[in-house]
Amino acid sequence: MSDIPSFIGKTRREQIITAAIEVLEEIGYIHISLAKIAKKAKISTGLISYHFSGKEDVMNQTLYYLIQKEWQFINEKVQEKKAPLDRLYMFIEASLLYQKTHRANQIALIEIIFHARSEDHIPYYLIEGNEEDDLLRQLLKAILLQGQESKVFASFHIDAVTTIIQGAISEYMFSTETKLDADRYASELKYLVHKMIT
Amino acid sequence: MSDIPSFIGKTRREQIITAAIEVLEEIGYIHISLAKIAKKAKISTGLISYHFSGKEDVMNQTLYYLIQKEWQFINEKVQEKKAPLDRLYMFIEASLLYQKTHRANQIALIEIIFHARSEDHIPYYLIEGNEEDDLLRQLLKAILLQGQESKVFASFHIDAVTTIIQGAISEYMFSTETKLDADRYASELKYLVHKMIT
DNA sequence: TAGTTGTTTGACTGATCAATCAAATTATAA
DNA sequence: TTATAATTTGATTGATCAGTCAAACAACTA
Repeated sequence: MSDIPSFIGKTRREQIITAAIEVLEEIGYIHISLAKIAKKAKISTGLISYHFSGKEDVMNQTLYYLIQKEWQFINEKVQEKKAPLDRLYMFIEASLLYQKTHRANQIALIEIIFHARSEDHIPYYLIEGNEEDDLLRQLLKAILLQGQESKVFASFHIDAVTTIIQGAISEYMFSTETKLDADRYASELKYLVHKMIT
Repeated sequence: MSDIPSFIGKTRREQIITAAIEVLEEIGYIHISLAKIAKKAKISTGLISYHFSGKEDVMNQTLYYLIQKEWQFINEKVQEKKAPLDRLYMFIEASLLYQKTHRANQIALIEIIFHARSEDHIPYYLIEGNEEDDLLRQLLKAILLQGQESKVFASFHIDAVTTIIQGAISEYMFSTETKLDADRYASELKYLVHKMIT
């Protein structure tokens, strides 16, 4: 009975998580507090402690929520395609589209990943997730492998190319100086990646 | 007299900055405090306030210090070469080498960039530096332009390629899962970038 | 109805921290 | 030497915050 999450508990937790995302986007991890999340969610501070074991728990569950959302968005679009090159192109397009349409989510994700550390002070961004953890990386690797096995892609180092493509996608968020909009960047990236892998 | 930074003031500030870098690497931006920096530097807390206007000032000056150090390291090596392709390869090699040999510096840099925000809460990582600010990006763009003008490189969108290469370099730090060491990754990246730009 | 469980409030506690400041110490100059 | 300025200390202050808890409230049960 007690370990089946009640409906009200589930929605309440989601309400708190979405409030946390908004506050993270507005003032960042450094200045976030349970009081500010509570105010945004229009509840009392005690209620957060009732539904979560602590601030760290809120942040961890928010991180998990954000990773899931992004993966669902991109994976769904990728599965629409079957051919490796189409999938790869869709992966790139969908990733950049998500950045554009879910900006607050991406900022909140960055805030957590780059601020949170495990108990022994290892930053989250340096923790090697047990392979399955980084869902997007796994998806991209699978696409590349599929392309090589079907001889559509040339021979190349899959881990290296995966890192390059993931980096190219992440970096777009930070290179604000350039006036390149997401669609244009996606086109260029698809063209350049194509040259790289064939 | 008073606006000429005294020698003792300069070395003291550098002592505080290097202590801050160590503490940032050990426990991160979230848990840093003036008391911890003071303890690491073996001085009193008041002395930090004497040489800096506040905690934010310490972090800003530390960030500036770290950016300068990295740029000096990479630019020096790039200037050893003259041909555009050699310069590009050296840029890639030196960037990845710096990550390997100055890991604490890179972690401290990440901690500041991804945690600090301006007074109006804009995160540092989204602030568009006035072109000259991002020295490394400017250096990379100049190399690519030089290569295109001398017809060594093909025609491509310079801003897009710049972002891709910068992303590929940054991402290496975060894709810990792969066993690829920095030298191997540098080789692969050079090879793949070559395919991309010719 | 009354009892029970689950949910919510908000004041409170103890801890941490940035910044201050009076006093002490050291360096420099006259 | 003495006076003046620069540097350094560390206790203190005021503010913020995470987490607690007694009490109130709501939903459900029998």
